[in-house]
Amino acid sequence: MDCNCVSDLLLTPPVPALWTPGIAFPDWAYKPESSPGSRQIQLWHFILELLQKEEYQGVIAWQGDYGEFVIKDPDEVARLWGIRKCKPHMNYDKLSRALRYYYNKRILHKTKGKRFTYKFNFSKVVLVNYPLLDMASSPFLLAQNHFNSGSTTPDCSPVTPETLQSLFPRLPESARGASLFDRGAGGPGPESDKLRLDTFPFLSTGSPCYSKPPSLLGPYPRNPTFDYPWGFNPYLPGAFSLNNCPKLPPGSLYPSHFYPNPLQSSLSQLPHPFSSLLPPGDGAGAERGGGGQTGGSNGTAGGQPPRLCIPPYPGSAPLGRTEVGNGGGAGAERERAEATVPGGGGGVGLGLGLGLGLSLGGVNLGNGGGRQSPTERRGGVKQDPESDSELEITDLSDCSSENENEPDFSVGKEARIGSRSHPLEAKSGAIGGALPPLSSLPPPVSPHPLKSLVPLTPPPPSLPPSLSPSLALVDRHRETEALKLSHS
DNA sequence: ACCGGAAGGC
DNA sequence: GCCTTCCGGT
Repeated sequence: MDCNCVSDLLLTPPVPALWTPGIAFPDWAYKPESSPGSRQIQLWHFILELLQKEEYQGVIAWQGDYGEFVIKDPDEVARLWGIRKCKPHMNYDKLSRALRYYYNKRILHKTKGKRFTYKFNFSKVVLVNYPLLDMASSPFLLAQNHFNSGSTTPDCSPVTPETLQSLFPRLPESARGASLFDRGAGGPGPESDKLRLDTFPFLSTGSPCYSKPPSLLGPYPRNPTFDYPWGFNPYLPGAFSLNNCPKLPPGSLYPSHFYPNPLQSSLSQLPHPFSSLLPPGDGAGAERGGGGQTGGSNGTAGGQPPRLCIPPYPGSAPLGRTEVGNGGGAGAERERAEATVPGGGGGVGLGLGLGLGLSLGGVNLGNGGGRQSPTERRGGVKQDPESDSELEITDLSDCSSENENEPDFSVGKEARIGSRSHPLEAKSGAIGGALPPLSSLPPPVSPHPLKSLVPLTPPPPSLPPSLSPSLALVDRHRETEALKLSHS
């Protein structure tokens, strides 16, 4: 059996080159090519990916402590993971085993006492992916541990905004929506990828995303003003180099052929395709957070895109997601947005709402009186009965014979799906209609359009000795790029 | 639900 | 190396 779920498609993106984006991760997010089973997304990447996408908030969402997330619908997450990995028999038991596997690696740990709740150890994650950032040797990073009070283990020291703030008093704002990397001049390959520090949500405390001290921000902010390092904005050109071709449609968790029209769909999800290029001040981010944690308004007010990523606070969490079930299209999305953001408000607006991807925000919609989520059936942690993800990948044909022989996966699935309201169709319809014409997009402005659109960021004002050397490289590169830009 | 050992696949 | 699968134990 050979599973075409992802790998084959990865190699042959069925979309135009212009549509660079791929799934939420660049090369480094996948296993090194040298390793067996290469180019496969790792579970924690996948988890982050889900967490990044609004349409999956009913399934998994940031909640509680910083970096903490709760799997609201374990079965669904497992199912999605199974689809991704072409493992029809995947279930939460197995998935959780895989998650446990991360304990030792300290990428993840369990939040005890909270069902289906885990917590990322961001410092480890960053460390693993960005060796250039010598965090381990940085006393700054290891010293501070504001978010780990309580349940966490001593060895878990997530990189907190404060921490990064101490390192980079004010990171540039231009990073919003920027790609994670500037492709190094040294040629292709992960080694030449230079980390864009400014793209770290949890690192970019100087960004307008935070208007109050991170310590008051509470949970990991789902804020579109920045992109998650792993889920860096695939919509933005430059997110990938040309030879670092995206594998999957932006925002999609599955091979692009699962979707009717990836390009259209994905573009339609962009509140503002190039918002990252907007002047720093225009986001609602600057005043974000004033509302406190009890349900202030969010950035949608000022005509901001509905996308919000701010995770609900534990207490007020599921607010707003209850409405999701019925609506359709952008309207519903907006509704949800307005209802959801508990506290922070503001900064939500801009930033490519990436992540929505194909999903088409509409995805959730149209529950069509359909099925109950597994969690609901189980009476699990799910707090919002109608919020489960409706993004159904029905086409498992590529998942090899293994899947074809799996009634519990294809047949059962389809039966399940049948009771739903064909989200995909709904998508192409409703969302496609809202789609901005390509012609309305800003034209390329330089010989290398992709790169030219990547906002460049000035070097951090000061750096601790332990970080200086490696970052200096990045900075030099940026300066060079900046020069090029200014001349063009 | 959650844990972690063990074996095995890729 | 990173799971997936299975499983006995708590």
